[in-house]
Amino acid sequence: MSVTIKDVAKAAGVSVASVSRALNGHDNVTPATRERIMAIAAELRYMPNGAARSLITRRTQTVGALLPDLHGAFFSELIRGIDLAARQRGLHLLVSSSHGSPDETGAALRAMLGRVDGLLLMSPHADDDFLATHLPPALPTVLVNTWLGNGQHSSISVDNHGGAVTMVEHLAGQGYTRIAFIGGPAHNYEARERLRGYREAMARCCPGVEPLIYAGDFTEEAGHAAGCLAVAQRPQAVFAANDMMAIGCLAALHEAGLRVPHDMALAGFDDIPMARYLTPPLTTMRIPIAQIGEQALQDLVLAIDPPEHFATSARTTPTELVVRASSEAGRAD
Amino acid sequence: MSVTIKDVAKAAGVSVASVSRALNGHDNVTPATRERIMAIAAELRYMPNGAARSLITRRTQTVGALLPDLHGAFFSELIRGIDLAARQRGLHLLVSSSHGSPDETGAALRAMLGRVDGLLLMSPHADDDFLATHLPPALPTVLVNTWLGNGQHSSISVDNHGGAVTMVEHLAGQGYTRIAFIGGPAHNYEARERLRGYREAMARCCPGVEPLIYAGDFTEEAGHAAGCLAVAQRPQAVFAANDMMAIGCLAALHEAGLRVPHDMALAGFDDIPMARYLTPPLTTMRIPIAQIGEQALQDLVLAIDPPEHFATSARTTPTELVVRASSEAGRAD
DNA sequence: TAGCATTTTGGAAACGTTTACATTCGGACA
DNA sequence: TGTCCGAATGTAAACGTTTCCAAAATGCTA
Repeated sequence: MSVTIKDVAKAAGVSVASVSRALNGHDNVTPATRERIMAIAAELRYMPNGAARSLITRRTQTVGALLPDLHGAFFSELIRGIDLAARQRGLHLLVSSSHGSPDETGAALRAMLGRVDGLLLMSPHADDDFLATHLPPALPTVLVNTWLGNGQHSSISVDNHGGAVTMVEHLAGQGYTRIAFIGGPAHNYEARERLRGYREAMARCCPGVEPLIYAGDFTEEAGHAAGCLAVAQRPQAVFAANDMMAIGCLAALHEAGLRVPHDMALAGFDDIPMARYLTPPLTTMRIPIAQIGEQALQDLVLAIDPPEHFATSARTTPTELVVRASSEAGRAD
Repeated sequence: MSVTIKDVAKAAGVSVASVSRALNGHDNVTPATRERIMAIAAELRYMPNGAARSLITRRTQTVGALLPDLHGAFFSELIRGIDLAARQRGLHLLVSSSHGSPDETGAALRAMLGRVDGLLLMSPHADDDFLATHLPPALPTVLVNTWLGNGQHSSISVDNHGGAVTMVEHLAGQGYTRIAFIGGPAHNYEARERLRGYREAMARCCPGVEPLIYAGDFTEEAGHAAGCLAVAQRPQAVFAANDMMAIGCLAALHEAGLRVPHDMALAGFDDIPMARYLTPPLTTMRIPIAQIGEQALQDLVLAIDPPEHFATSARTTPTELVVRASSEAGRAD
């Protein structure tokens, strides 16, 4: 079959122990034999078997990333950030998406056991119960965008609430007061946080103005539907809980002959690549996704090899307001 | 440390063999003992060690994907397609990017040995030499977007040449004859194929018209620079080798006050998500990326478990012309 | 040259599974 | 009641490494 360390040992006329030592750069082996072994190994195209190696060393040099989905720019960026940081440390990346039931997610998680040194977990099912049931206690884990109170695991997530507050403040600062909001899926934690920020900031920045909330689900279609409602109700500005809905809304406004921002301002959330190419370019909150991925991996590495006084971290990453033409100060109605 | 099969065996008062049989659903075990074992295993939260298991079974239930990079919509979609098909078959995905030297790529490849059942390889370095040196002969491999003549491995790639031909034919059909081309990086195989298609189609569809080629490198900036040249030279249409350059070009045309397509038509290649949201929406060639990923994985599965009469496949996936406003028939100069 | 310290090498255990083979255990049948 | 048979279970080898420990080889000093 495949060439093993035994084959190399036999060909070199030494024991497997010596081959192992030579190949792993230990110093207790004569330069002469080391060279001979290296030469033979190269000639035979010997490549060590990862499974066997990690079985004995209890290290896989691999981290797992369990994500709810792989669709869209968000996960793409996240994976890129994770991969970037992993490569720098010589780690590999075992990804798995599991947009299914908690059980399915648990199965995916279980299958990673013994193949990864640690886990980056981002899952809508990842509550205390789930983790207690499916997560092996010995597996270092970092929770991404998944809130959890107990300091059991490190976690890192986006400051959705703060970002929404900032955006409302910005719009209010531009002179808009009747600001509508297009919400995300009700069960989505991030969507709820953004809504909460909107509500809070409205109460503070635009006192006396009744919050105006359109239901949505993060899709372009939902944004379009909300946009049609906005055309009828004429808020001064619309703040969509994500950019895709802002895009849908923008289309609806254009169809109705409204000019943005002159007739109605518009803002989104996420700063997807498309945002700056829209007409007009979209004001939005930028999420440093790749950076979050990098930080998550760094925290995971820390959890895998805990230093002297290790404590889990709980980060919330700030978002950045990106002002573009869609929220320029317009005519105050 | 972690709970092993031995712990379960001891707790259940049986041998490890019985535990293994019970857990793997073999039929030669009494329902009574099976149940007892299952219960104890659940109680102890036993989860089999993947490394140990794959060492003995010689199966990892994992495929590797070695990509040049993880940046951008292309790889995101590709990974999604691969993951989709992998999940359907209960396979996991070990991804690795290696936008570095051939040696680095080789090292990444080597590290996958023993951890994957097969490999999806997409690398600019993947020529015959490279494969002979770094690829273990026993590792089933599918080459993605990487041309290779010998039928050693299955391969799947995009019909870049055909796509470019189709686009030129479309533009010519719209009445444009002086069609310029913005090329990609000279060393890039896909870019070269698209250029070749442009040249060939121009000779056939627009005889007598000298091909007009602007240098580019697939970036928006390069597209902008080329667009500035186009403003001066006034071809009737510009065909960019990818959408990002088309976007840059579009910006340059707008800055110069040119209307698209009235003053100059524009087309791209790739159909990135952004393309349909531009003003005007961009005509482009759609690449079924996710589908390619799925197909690649399916071919890999075939190579891993070869049926009776297995032969490597060499697919080229057709691209699809997506006509939008940027290439509408304009005024013939 | 003998004795000792040190370096280099080899033998074998260990990692956690699966599985071929041997063993035991019931029970049916003569 | 003894024999035989099939099913259930246990024993141990195997997978390919790394590493502990013992053994051998080497160099040095007396």
